[in-house]
Amino acid sequence: MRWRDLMCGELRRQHVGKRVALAGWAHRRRDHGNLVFIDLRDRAGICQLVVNPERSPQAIEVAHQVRNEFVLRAEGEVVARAPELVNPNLATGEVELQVDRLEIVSRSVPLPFQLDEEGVDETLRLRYRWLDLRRERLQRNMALRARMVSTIRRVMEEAGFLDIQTPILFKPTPEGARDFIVPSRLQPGRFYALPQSPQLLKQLLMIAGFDRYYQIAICFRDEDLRADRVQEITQLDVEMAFPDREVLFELMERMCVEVWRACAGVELATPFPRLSYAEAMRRYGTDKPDLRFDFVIEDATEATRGSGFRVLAQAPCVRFLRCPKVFSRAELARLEEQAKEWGAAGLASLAVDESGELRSLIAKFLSEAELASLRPQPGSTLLLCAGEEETVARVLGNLRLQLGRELGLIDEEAFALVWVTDFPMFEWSEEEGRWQARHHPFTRPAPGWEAGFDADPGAAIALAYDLVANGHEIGGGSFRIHEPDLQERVFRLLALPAEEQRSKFGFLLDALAMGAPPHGGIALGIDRMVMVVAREPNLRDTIAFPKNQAGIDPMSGAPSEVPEEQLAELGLKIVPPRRPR
RNA sequence: GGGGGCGUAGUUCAGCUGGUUAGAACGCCGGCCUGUCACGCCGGAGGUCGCGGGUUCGAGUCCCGUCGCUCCCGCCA
Repeated sequence: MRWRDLMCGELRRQHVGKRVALAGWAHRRRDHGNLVFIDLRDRAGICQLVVNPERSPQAIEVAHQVRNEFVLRAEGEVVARAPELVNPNLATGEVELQVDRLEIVSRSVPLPFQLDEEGVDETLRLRYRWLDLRRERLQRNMALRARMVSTIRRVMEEAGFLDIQTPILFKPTPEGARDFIVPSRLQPGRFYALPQSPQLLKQLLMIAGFDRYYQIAICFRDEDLRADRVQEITQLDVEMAFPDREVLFELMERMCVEVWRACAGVELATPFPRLSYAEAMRRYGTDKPDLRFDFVIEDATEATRGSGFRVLAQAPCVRFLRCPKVFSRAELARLEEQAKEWGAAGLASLAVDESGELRSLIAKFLSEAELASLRPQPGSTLLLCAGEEETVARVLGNLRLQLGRELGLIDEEAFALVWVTDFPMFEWSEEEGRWQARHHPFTRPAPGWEAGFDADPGAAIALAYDLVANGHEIGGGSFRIHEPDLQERVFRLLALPAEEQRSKFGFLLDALAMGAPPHGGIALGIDRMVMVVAREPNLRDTIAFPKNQAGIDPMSGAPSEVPEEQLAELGLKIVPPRRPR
């Protein structure tokens, strides 16, 4: 039997007069007692079935029994709707199917939630994900994701990159996120780790001579979750030998152009703007600036140096946001409260109302010249934050985003992609009392820093970069170290003992010693890209079967306990969990 | 590990300073309806107010504890 001749959502004028079979889900039923309308839905869309007792007594009998989400098959004739009956909200709205025969293929119990209802509890949605996925929004997200992956593959293939798969069961890595650990029956007491990234493997592929590699790789991180963070992420992993940063950037830009064109119908302008890490921190207070709105942090450290207001005068850093609004006292209090939560000691303000009158508690501590250098304008408020540079950047960066939203400064339709370059190579870990690689320990120093990075680790710049879209980090990469001696110097700086270097990375060091070409690459987070392109606030809705914030899949109940025998086979025993620190 | 928010019919929510029988919409069940498209109209069923304890004559409401979800900080090279 032929189930269907075309998709419900594909029904158009050109089919008028044809006899067709359609199959799909009963989206909605409007039962007029005699005449019954059924909206039949499939992946392509919705079309209206008209069941008329005069045309088919069989069909009307069945139609009365139909309920939401039953699976139906209908045979009939496609007819044009009279002009006044056209539904302009439906792609298929000019036509409908006059049903001659209707079958209930499959029934449904009443649903735990309605598909057209927003705001349904996420646990419930995840528990019945197969229903949730029938929603138009999720159908669209999944289709968008598929289109994105296919576009990515096409661009990478056309650029001569080879898709090579790397193992899912690999080796724990000491730096970086917590590993997911997998016990081994063949080697009891020993564990694989799921890869946080194919980092080392792709470097080995470069050494192996596959000078242009890519992979759509699943990566795992056992860290706490967020709206934009999940445990298993899908990324486009790219590596090239004899790399040229301009070539890599140009390729990634071309790919984004293709992806945005295919998935959002938007033409991105290239080249993407570039910001150094230092500049991003200074002007936007973050290393993932949202450039959809032009609202930058300005500096007042020098301008307030001589101020009689000691908090400002003595702070190592004073910066401010020039807000296009005269805030009320209550609003200022709320903003200061907010700023304190982000770590500020306080938030000073300098408002100038429409008539040009200054309203500020700090104005009297500033000289005419100092005040003038801040260039306060009527109808605006300067919000000043003083303190350590890092704190000031964080506070004003967060404040910038919040005010951008509240004051409607953000162009929600826009896509703003930007490269952030020249990241610091290391950061000091107070906790561990040692330097840590900011990107990863295989990242090479920027040109000029090869000789001296270990003399001044805090200042050393890495040849590392991120790609940021609308304030989300959608990708990051670096050029790698291909010289064994350089790699050992980095390990030494990171205080990684020689034995540990051998046991963890011996194979990499061996490989670097056997003709390693210069190489570098990047990884783009596909889930995040879908999130940005689809304007989804939650990463989970770009994924077909996501886990919740506790890492639980409410549908299957994973992760679950395993039987004693299975544990015994692995040489494992469960003891009460001990939370580190 | 820490902080904020939420938890009341199947679902989304309302429920005031504690006070009669805990409501609405949608969904569900029954009836009517031949041009609807979020169809309409009439009727009905449906509740461990997350759980435990406490205060009180009386708790959905106040207090304590606990569990779950969610957002954020830490963490995420």
